[in-house]
Amino acid sequence: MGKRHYGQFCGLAHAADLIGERWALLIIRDLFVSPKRFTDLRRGLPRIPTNVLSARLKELETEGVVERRVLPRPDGSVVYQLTEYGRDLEDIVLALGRWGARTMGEPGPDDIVTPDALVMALRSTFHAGAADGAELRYELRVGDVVAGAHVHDGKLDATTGELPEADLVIETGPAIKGLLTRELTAAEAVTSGAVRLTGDPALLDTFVQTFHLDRDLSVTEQSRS
Amino acid sequence: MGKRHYGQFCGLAHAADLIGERWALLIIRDLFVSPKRFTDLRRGLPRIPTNVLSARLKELETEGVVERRVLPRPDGSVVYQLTEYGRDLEDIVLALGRWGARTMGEPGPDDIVTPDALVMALRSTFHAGAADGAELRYELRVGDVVAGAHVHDGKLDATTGELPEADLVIETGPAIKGLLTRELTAAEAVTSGAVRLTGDPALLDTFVQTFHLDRDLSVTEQSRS
DNA sequence: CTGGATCCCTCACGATACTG
DNA sequence: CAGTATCGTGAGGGATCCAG
Repeated sequence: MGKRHYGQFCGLAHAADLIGERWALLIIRDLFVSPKRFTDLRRGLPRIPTNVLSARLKELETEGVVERRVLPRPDGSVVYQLTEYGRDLEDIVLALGRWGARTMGEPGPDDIVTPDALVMALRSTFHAGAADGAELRYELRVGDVVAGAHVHDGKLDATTGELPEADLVIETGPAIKGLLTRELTAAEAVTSGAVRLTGDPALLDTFVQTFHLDRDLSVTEQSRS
Repeated sequence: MGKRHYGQFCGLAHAADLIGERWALLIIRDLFVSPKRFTDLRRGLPRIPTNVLSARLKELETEGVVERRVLPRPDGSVVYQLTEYGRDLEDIVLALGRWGARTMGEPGPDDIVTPDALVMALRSTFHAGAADGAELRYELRVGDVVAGAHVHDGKLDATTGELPEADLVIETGPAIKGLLTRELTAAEAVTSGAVRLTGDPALLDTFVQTFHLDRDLSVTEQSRS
């Protein structure tokens, strides 16, 4: 069965052949956070039909973007992870996420936030320059979804789940978007009640300096700054 | 008409909602080269059904990625062009094209090369550093598709069609890919007959230094170099 | 329980014809 | 030239089922 194909001898057309099918980019997003089993992927993408997930994983595997690995005994289960070629999409995925976030409206009633999406939001809005030597741990709670950001040595470790030793716990909801775009100042966010803090409230300013979306920055400039 | 929607409050998911539908990315590619009329787009994307092209243009327009402009009288025709928001995809599109090109095989019998694809290939493989002060004009012919590259002041003007005053005319076929990936050296390309030159043959080395694909470079590094 | 495969239905896409 | 109309097909969506 010959796959659907744009029929152009062009890098972009080939890229679209590889990762342009429905759900592929979101599967890749989740695999950037960590290798996952079939069921983990389902949990992060609750609306994907299992046959489509199955098909995408097979396609991405034959294309060399994802690899399937069988865990050692006694578990013997299967995990999917990005290949090196797949990981080379990182800057593109982060940049595309920033681009999309700029026109994202309020969440609809059935829009969800997943832990992996939150981790990627942190990674894509991270500004190495603003971190500036300090070591800080943030726990970010959006609804009941939790992610942790550990900033140290100008680098970021962002992971799903709680971060026990956090210097600041930020509890919020859809207002997270306004915070990261800086349409909402840290002060407003707190006084309006859109954000609840545990820890030193002054650290929220540091947080938005470290994690924010610049409306007018390109791919390159963002990753440089 | 509620559009199909991933249902995740996530920048990447929203980006995929905006430009993830079939053909959208290739329409955008062609509009990066120049504003176009409906029929021009058809010519560059011969396999797109007209109803799909029509639907994509409407969607991209309501999303603010593309704008429809009616030309002044007496012509009165319609052109589509990217909005500023759409143009912000440039680095992403170029990077994605490079990523895809790395695993592109030989062209199949019905794969085509279009002038716009060739222009974007030049833009995505351009290395400002290598241009180094000199002003040079290349005319690139892949099959019967022609594009021109004018390098000056460390910048690139790449356009479709012939470039009358070219310092070097490069005539080739699918071998263009080997040339740009440097799997094929300039010398080999010429002696094997895969490339025919008109002008100073030594300029082909300059060409591949200026235009090539680095197998191991990320988005950021490529645009910096 | 995980890791899918299978079935059925619908709609987006593909091909082509046609119109202002 | 710039699309709209029509219609068939296959990918995607949703639910269920099954093997290890």
